[in-house]
Amino acid sequence: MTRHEEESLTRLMVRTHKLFRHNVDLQIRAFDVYPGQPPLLLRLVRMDGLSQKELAGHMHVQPATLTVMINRMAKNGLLERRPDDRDQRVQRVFLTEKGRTAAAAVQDALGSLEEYSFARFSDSEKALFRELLERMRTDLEAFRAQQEESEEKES
Amino acid sequence: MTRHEEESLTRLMVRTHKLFRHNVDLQIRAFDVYPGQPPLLLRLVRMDGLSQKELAGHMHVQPATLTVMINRMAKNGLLERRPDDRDQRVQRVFLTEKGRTAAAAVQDALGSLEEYSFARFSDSEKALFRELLERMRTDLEAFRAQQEESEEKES
DNA sequence: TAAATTTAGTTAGTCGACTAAATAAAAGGA
DNA sequence: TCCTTTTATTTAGTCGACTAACTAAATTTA
Repeated sequence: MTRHEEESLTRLMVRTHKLFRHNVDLQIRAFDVYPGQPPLLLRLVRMDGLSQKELAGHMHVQPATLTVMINRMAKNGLLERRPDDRDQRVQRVFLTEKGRTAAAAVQDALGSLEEYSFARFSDSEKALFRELLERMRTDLEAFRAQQEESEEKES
Repeated sequence: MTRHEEESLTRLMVRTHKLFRHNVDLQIRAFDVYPGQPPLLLRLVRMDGLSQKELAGHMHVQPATLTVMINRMAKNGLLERRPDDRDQRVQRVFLTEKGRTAAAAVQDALGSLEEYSFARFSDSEKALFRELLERMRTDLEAFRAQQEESEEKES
């Protein structure tokens, strides 16, 4: 009989993240918004009219991902593309009225979900949790950089 | 001038998770293994011959997701399906030799990545991090349950 | 100015995850 | 026994993310 083995920290993180995402979905689907879209929506609330490239940079996502996402959201009437008139290559993205309404609702819903998620965290625990995540992120970024560097050397 | 607003805890978590997944991918792609597959592979190392339903349960994934994933992994020669001979509905999944080799390599790679990720965590910080994640997970599960319950009431 | 290069965005194809609907086998009930 | 229900898996369709290859517009450079 093996003792019940402890879940690895990373697996626990993956599971928690997945659950979080599932709950996000439950909160927002009523507004024609899908789980990958809140970051874009909230970015546009803060500042409209960015190019797709700029948006991709802010969201840490590939431009190709945005092309598809924006197509869907435009079809759902949440936003619209307008060509830049100085540079014909760039498309600028604007919220519609429906998008603005949806964004507000989504922001609310995500706010309460976040509150709920960390309800049993004290302030100092929240700060510590943030600090630990940031430490991890820094190291993961270093790892990625190092990895991608050694890949380049091979080519 | 707005002060540079702090990233929300949940966004930070999402970003960190995404980076982690990207690094997993870098580690395992050399073995014909894709980022969603390690959980299945590692489960099968521990115990072969489970049905797809059992595997889905262990991995917290829908059976339909596994059908597709297993198709791909079978095509890549990592595992194979064998029908149960008492119940013709069930398919049991077994690692091939290649799968066993890949699983060992993946386990190693993920182990070092996890080590790297938490290199600057003390033991007590790791324990605390786990505890916080578990607290969050518990509450997110409660949230989901509550949400899905009130949805049922509506129908 | 004409040609070469860079840049923004799109398209096509892949993988992971989900839901909903279909199939096929097993189990239960009348 | 026959019919109904449950169960395991598959199929089809959607969304999110990625890479690679392509188009079109702008910029550099010769």
